[in-house]
Formats: sequence, C-alpha cells, structure tokens
Amino acid sequence: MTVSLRERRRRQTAREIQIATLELALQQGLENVTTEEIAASAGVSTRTFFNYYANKEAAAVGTPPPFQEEDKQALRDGAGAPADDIKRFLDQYMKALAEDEPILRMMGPVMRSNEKARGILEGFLVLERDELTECLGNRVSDRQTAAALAAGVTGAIGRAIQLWNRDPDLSLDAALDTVWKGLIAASQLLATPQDP
Amino acid sequence: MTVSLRERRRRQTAREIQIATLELALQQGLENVTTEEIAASAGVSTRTFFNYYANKEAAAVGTPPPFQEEDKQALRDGAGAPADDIKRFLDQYMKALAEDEPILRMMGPVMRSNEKARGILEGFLVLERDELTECLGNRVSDRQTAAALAAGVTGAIGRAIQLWNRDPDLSLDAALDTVWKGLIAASQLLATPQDP
DNA sequence: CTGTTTTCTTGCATAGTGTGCAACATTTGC
DNA sequence: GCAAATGTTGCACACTATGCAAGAAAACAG
Repeated sequence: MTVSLRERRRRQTAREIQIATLELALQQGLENVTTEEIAASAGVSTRTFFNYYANKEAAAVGTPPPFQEEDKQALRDGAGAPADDIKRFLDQYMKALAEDEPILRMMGPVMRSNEKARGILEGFLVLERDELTECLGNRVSDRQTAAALAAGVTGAIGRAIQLWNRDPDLSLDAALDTVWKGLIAASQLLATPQDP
Repeated sequence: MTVSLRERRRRQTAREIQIATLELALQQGLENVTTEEIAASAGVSTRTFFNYYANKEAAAVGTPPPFQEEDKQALRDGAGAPADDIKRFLDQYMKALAEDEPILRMMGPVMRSNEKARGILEGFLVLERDELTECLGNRVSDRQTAAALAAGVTGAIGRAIQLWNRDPDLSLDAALDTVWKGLIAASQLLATPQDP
C-alpha cells in the first residue's frame, strides 16, 4: 500500500482519540469532558492529544470525508439534466458517509449541542461548498446560480444526516431520497412564476 | 417607552462590548485579542465582560436581529405565489439588517476566520431556520419541502451578506436581488425534469 | 545490522479562559 | 427615603492550549 507504518499509526491514533472524545461526550456532554480525560481514555498524554487536534471540539469532528475528485469532475462535465447529475453526486457522497456510520451516529448530538464543534464542521462544509460552486460554475454561467445549487447540495446532505439520526430505522440512502424529493418540490414551488 | 433605564444601559453596554470586540478583532484577529483587552477597551472589568457574554466569540456575534413575528405570520398565511411571499420576507429582513450596517460590515471577516464565532452564529441561524420551517409547513404539507425552502431562505441571506461584504458599492437590497435571481435560476434547473 | 536522521511522545512552564462566590454599589418600587 | 432587586468587581481556582527541550521510536543508507 501507499501508507507507511508511521502514517498508519498516526491515523489509528487520531481515530482512537476521536472515538474516545465522542464516547465521553455522549455520556457527559463535551463541555464537561476534559482533554485530560480524553487523552487518558485514548492512552496518550495530554500533550500528545494536542499534537493530533487543536482542541477537543476538533477531535470530535475529526476528518470528515471530502468530496471525491472524480465525483466533482463528473459534475463539471456532466451532459444530462443537472438535477440527475447532482442526485448522482449526492448518492456517491452518501456511500462515502456510510463507511463511518458509527462515528456519524455519535456526532449528531455533539454537533447539535456544541457551538465550537459546529463551527469547525461548518468551516469544513464552507470549503467543500466553495469547491462545488466552482464545479457547477463550469455549467451554469451565473455564479450566484452555481452558489445556490451548491448550497442546495450541502444543505441536503445536512438534512439527510439529521433525518437519519432521528430515525434509527432509516438508511442514509433512504433519508437522502426523502430529502431530495423535498428539495425538488421546493424548487418547483420557487420556479413557478404564478398560477393564474 | 417600554424599556427601563436599567434595560437601556444594559443594551448600551452590551453594544459597546460588541463594538470593542469587533474593532480589536479587525486590527489583530480575534484569536490574538484577550478578554482583558476587550473589557478595558469597553470600560468594564474582565468579570463584567463575562456577565454580558459567555466568551469573546459570543461578544463578536452579539444579538443578531431575529425574524419578526409579523413577517413570519405573513409567510404562514400568505395567499399569493410562495416565491413572492418569500421574496417579500427576505426584503423585510434585509431592512432589519440594514439598521446595523457598520456592525455587519465588521462581522464578515471575523466570521470567516474564527471557527467558534461561526459556530455561534450558525447556531442562531439553525433556530431561525427551524422557525421558518414551521411557518412554511403551514403551507406546503411536506415537511422536507418546507425545510428545503427554509434552508433556501437562510442560505440566500448568508450569500447576500457575503456578496455585500465583498463589494462595498453594493447595497444590501441590491445584493439580495442578485442572490435571489440566482436562487430562482437554480430552482428552475432543479425543477426541470429533462429537456428533450 | 548499525549508526544517523527524522519524526513522535512526553513533561514542564506559562499565558489565557471562564466560573463560583462574596462584598459592595446602584436602581427600582413602594 | 428605605428595602429589595439587580449590577459590578476582585479573588481563587480548574481547565485550555502552546513553546520548548529531552528522550524514544521508526525510517533510511550503506
């Protein structure tokens, strides 16, 4: 493989710290957990904790999966209806998210209650959204149109995760389908000039 | 008036602390400003600073204008095309934002660079968006459709402020119009099934 | 395999954050 | 004017986060 022993260990430790953070946060609330507790629970020193994450909120967020280059490329030079390409893009991302369902499950409550963690995740989302805007800008000429589409995409991802977190029996894919139908219906409402 | 002397002073102090925070943050970056500096600059003790805001990031965000009850009511029982009612709602909110243009101008750079402040503002937005979802739920039957519309509204507000912050010659209203056109165009793209 | 280089871990010192508490000051309402 | 309510402040204290330097572990070259 392309990853050295060091790199594998590093990822492993980062992951262990994140899981320790989320588990403790679920029990006591992230505010009431000290970095010392997290470090001890993950088997490293407090100082090493800060070698991996700048603070406990960043440890809770970890490294969310970014959009894949190939999927963005497909979006840039897609030929069909934009709605279809975007839906495919979303399906691909849901597949990536599904790789880490247990962590995603734990993150929901933390993001809802912790402002700083939410801000960190939101910052990540802003960057990804800007990437998307650039991709879609290749197709729709008007920058604000591309920005609105990109916001529609990231918003749909967020609502899908939220729905999936509320309803344990729903798969991520199914949640996205529900959200997607709502987005299309909303678009039709906004697109309709009048109904005389 | 309906506000006591105490209440007026309180608001005045809160505002002075916010302005002191934003001015210092613009000069040095919020990370490099201490609560002690802010408190001194606003003419209160460090301890009093924390009586007004839980931390410096919250001081930077202050108390953004919430959606007005009357505007939300107009959205709930509007009779025309949803798009028109929503546009009216947005225009109303822009008017409220314009009341505090100087503060809004200073907030942009801070929100872009500070994760915690962004999280706090985002938390405020989530609450307002949920309110909107409830309002729109009165009209569109499907909850996800209402949620998508509400996300479209708050997203448009954010992009309008961002556009206005980048281009000093643009009014808030004008920025919103540009963003709105983009949102409608994006909706038409998503609403269109195919183009055979 | 061995010595060298690079990277990782850790403890310690230190500046800054945020809260509880208690004393004192100011406003309010009667 | 006086009593109750509210606001301000200093102090003590636990927690956060960073720089620095010493030592441990992995990577690499010969």
